[in-house]
Amino acid sequence: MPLGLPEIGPAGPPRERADAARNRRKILDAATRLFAARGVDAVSLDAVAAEAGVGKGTVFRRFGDKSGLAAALLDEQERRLQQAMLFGPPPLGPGAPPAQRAIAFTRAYLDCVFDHPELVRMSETASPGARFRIGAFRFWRLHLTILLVEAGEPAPLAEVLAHALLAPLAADHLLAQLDAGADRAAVTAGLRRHAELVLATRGTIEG
Amino acid sequence: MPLGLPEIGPAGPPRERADAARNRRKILDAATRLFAARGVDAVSLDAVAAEAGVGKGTVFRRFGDKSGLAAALLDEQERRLQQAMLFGPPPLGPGAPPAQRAIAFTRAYLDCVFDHPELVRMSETASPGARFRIGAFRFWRLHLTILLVEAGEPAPLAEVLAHALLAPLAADHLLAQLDAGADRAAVTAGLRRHAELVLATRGTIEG
DNA sequence: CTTAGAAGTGGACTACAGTCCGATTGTGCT
DNA sequence: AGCACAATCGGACTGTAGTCCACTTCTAAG
Repeated sequence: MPLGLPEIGPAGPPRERADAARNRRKILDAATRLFAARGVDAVSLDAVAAEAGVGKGTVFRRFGDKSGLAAALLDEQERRLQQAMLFGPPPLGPGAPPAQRAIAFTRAYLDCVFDHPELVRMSETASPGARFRIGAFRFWRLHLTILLVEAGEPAPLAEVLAHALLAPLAADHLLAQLDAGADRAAVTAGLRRHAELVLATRGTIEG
Repeated sequence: MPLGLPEIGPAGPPRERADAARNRRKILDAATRLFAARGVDAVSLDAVAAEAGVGKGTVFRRFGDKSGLAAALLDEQERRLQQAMLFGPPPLGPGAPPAQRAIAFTRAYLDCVFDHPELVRMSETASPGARFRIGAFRFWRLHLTILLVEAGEPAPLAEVLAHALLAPLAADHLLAQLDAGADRAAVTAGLRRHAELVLATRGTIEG
């Protein structure tokens, strides 16, 4: 391999420069280390930049803001869930009735959030509206909207119901309930019931 | 009236000093003025303090943080809704079946939020978890939990479902949908449907 | 290898939320 | 009216998110 191979990505825009890629890794590694050591909320982006040995401007150039950094750290997990929804086995993937798929999604998503609740919260609450600007959120919302329409819901209502299904899955809500004394199992059960209620009749009547 | 009358409040703790009360009014008035003039998001608490002619420390002493100031401005409206829920006519007040009351509440609450969405958002998103620390939120949640239990939901599920009913009513969610092109009527209709689905069968089967 | 210009860098800078404490001002009592 | 004390005031101070731009480094083409 005499030179850097062309390595055409997925029809990529220009391509990332080598030093930029190196810095990105350094930043992500540093963030992971610090979050593990001190807790997500106690780490400033100055500290991440220092630990990574890069300037603060570099962190912001790469990730935009705190929310972007958190989203990047969660990226792999999200991709896995997206793959499972699009190509995996039922009931999460194609094949099951839409209502079942939607219920399975809420469960799978909830498990993801419970894996790193503070990190997800940071990605969602870094600034007002941050949650809705993240690419992944649009994906979840679109997916649920489609399933609701397939299940017979009129399109305009389906959009709002998709939002309503996602709203209580926000990390901020989940953590608030845990802080209030609820345990994870109770929250999971309650949210499963919520999804069933929203999708109930339809799943069996129209499915 | 030779001296300040005793004026025993509702079995009050010590009582508020005269200058403190005066400053509180000045701050609330200044905030109202600035929010109206420049928009909620463009006003800093420094600016509020300056406009009110008091020091910054005074603003924080009185209201704790941004969220507290917003909550104070919304206070009157919230009290009115609380009164209507506890003592007003059905379906919001006592008398109607619990499911009907809960549905009526989501509608009434939504109207309140739509009156000052940015202000409500500020009170809810000033810091992570701010929404759940506000006294009013606990009231709404408790109210819905009670109604759900009356409607036959087991208590542990009712707690989580109450959260799930409130979650999509967060100002941040509503504004995100408006920004995404939805109109207020569509969101209202969708959230009404959501409430009906969560409360549906129960209202008629068990009510 | 050289070179031109795009892409990336880093740290000084701004603005804002929230804290702290010495100075000030009401309040209740005599 | 005068006093002692506690509540309140206000602005200087700290720490953080996010911006900006003069400077450096990489890449690709000749």
